Amino acid sequence: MHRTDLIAIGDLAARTGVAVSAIRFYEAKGLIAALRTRGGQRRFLRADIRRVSFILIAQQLGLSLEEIAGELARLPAERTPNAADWARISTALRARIAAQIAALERTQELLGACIGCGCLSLKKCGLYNAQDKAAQRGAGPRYLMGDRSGEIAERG
Amino acid sequence: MHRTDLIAIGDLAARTGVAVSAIRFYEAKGLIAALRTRGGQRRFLRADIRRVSFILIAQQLGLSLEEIAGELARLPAERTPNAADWARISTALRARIAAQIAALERTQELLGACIGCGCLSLKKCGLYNAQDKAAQRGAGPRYLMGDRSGEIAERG
DNA sequence: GCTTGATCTAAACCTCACTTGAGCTTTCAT
DNA sequence: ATGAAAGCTCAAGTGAGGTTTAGATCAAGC
Repeated sequence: MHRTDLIAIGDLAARTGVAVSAIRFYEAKGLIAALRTRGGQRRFLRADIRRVSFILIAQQLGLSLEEIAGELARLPAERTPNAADWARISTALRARIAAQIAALERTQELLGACIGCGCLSLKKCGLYNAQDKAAQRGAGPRYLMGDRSGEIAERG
Repeated sequence: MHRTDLIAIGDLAARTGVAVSAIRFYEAKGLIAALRTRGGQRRFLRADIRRVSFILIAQQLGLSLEEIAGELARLPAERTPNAADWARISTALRARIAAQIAALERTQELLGACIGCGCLSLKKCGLYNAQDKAAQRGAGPRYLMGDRSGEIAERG
């Protein structure tokens, strides 16, 4: 029944919408692990579909691959994040997102106050330095991110 | 009285807190323009202090240098953005920021709903694709951005 | 058993926003 | 007139998160 529990890299790619090259990249970065066939080809567990999904979601939420690797490393090998893991992680994310929202709202207010003033003085204008650095750091729009939506899988 | 209306690159750097190399970079990208001395050194107008300030503020608000160049190009040469320009630009920015906030709030809600569910299915989990792509595009944390605060000018 | 498509590795390349370095020239205060 | 400080150009490097390419090998269907 679970003879074909192992899937090839192209299947994993198709299932997750991630490019094959990206999966190899994640493996190189230690985010996921692969078994090998005698011929040297990678074979993944079905559970890795969820692991990759987790990577994608966490990325959308602004974590860097390094941070994601840190989270995944806390899970036993071959274990996918379960409800408890996810609760821990998502609680941390909530705080991060709240900080981002707060920073943007602060900016929005300043922008409102500034419309028409045109001062643009670094010393006087609150807009400069309005967004806090910590929030910036994690905000993480990877510039290619937006391109993924159109080309998702359904390929195999 | 306005004989020394022209300032050297180091002065512009000191006044704005931007590295000399960055100013050259901006010039190369067409964001600012420089006159040259007979010896080939750049001389800037005092107005360029404001232009560079504008670049910094716009960057903080998530515009790429290319977008900023687009805005600056709409201004006559040697004219610094004035109140009217700023009103136009900042209105556009408000919309952009509002979209970002909305996307983050949507994510926050989904995250709340998802805590403990641990589904992580790309098909079922609303978290994936929660943040809209347009908002992502402009969010723009430049990874070095946070480093600037400590080293601002006051050098000369 | 052969062909076709998937996979392999390694290294190079991409964007963005700059920085760094090498090697030389200009400017300015004394 | 001189010497330090600042400026110049051009090329290459950085870092995140990958993609692309080249040339070879593997797996599977007929």
